[in-house]
Amino acid sequence: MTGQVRTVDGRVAGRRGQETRQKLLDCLREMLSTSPYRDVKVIDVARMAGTSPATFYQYFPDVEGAVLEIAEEMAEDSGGLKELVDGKSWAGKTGFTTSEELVDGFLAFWRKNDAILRVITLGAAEGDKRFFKIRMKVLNSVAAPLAEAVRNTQGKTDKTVDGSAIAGALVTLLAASAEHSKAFTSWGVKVKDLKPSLALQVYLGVTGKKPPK
Amino acid sequence: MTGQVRTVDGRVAGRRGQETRQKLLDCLREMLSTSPYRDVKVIDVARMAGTSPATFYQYFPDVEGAVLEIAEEMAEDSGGLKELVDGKSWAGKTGFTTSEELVDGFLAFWRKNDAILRVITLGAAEGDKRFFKIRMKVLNSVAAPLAEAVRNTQGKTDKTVDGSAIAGALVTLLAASAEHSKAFTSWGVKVKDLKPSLALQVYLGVTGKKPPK
DNA sequence: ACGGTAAGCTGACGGCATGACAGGACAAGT
DNA sequence: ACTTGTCCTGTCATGCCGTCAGCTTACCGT
Repeated sequence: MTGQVRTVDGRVAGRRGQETRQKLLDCLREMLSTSPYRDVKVIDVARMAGTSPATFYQYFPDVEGAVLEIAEEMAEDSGGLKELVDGKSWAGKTGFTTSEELVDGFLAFWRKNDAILRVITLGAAEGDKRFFKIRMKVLNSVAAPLAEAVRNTQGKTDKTVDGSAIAGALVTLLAASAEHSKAFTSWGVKVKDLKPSLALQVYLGVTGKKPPK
Repeated sequence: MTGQVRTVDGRVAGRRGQETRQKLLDCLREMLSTSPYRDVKVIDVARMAGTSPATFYQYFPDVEGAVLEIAEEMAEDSGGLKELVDGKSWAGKTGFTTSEELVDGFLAFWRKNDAILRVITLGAAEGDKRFFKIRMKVLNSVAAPLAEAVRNTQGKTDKTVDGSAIAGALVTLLAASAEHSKAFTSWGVKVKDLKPSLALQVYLGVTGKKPPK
């Protein structure tokens, strides 16, 4: 299914080769979280991995290519986010718990992968289709089931509600909040206070009502 | 007050120098909107401006330095966004119009400066204080008066409402929506439909009520 | 008009990253 | 030990970075 891992010049990579490749990816991941994207150089990644730049180019066309690889890995991982919404109830107090857990899980995921997601977000904003697609995959893992939840909860009583638009806005909000939580700090909102505030927004968006006391 | 414009080596720039400097900034701005940030090179900017790389380094320490300059200019410009909130009423139908105009004005501003804002957003997310500060200045031009509006509208009846948190979330949402409007398109939400949807969110957030029909 | 002075620009250069290649090291099977 | 295919690196041409010395240009006072 996945097809074998191949080098840039078409050879199939063996055990040792895959190890080196993986080590390069790990080092790149680390570099991304410590240096500005613009300053990440092939030579630094290679040095950190204890190998030479030439080796890097055997497995990846360039830094961007390797970044896409990491991104793809992460996108696979994002499938688990579905469980935060799928099959959950939005009624009454249980509903608010659902909302809190969603916010919590989403923020945790984003924070865990913040370095790579930062680059993906940039690439997507710049109009790069490959990055855009990956970003959509991550967001959709939550946005799709959430839109469904909105339709189930509000769609019956109010036909003018657009589930996709609401879910999209909520997911966009969550992603941006995770990426820029420091901004909230500077507004005097502690990270601890941020979560309930977002949970409230999500609950409001999905149900259209204020949460029960 | 502003202090004269100076070259990197301390000379004060005269008329001709300021022209060249400005031309370099203009070309950089253009480059940013056509190439990925990572690929913007000093030599390209210089070539486009019809000058030599050495000249570039006379006015800016590096690409980032010049970007900060453009960003600062833009941040000055963002002061006008205040008028979208200051002195506006949030009551009844007028309130919803206020919301619509705010969304419209904010999105227009963001779209007009999307290239530079993209870079600022990245820099802020990466933890660069200079970029962070500029981003806050732009966001605060709306967030600060908006928080005030929330307090005036809801704060009297409900002490648990945190105006800063709500205003912050709304502004974060608007910024991210502007930056990633393509994502909404892919969710089947047209740009035309996006605005009313955001206006609704803003109105809800500020007033805590559904808008009048 | 004419020199003096400071601004303005660039050619040239060492240094470093990129990206390609060919050849040597290495592991595994025979 | 020998072969085969994988794996790594030394080396090289190319191109960008960032600096400097030095030349040109504009402005100013006399």
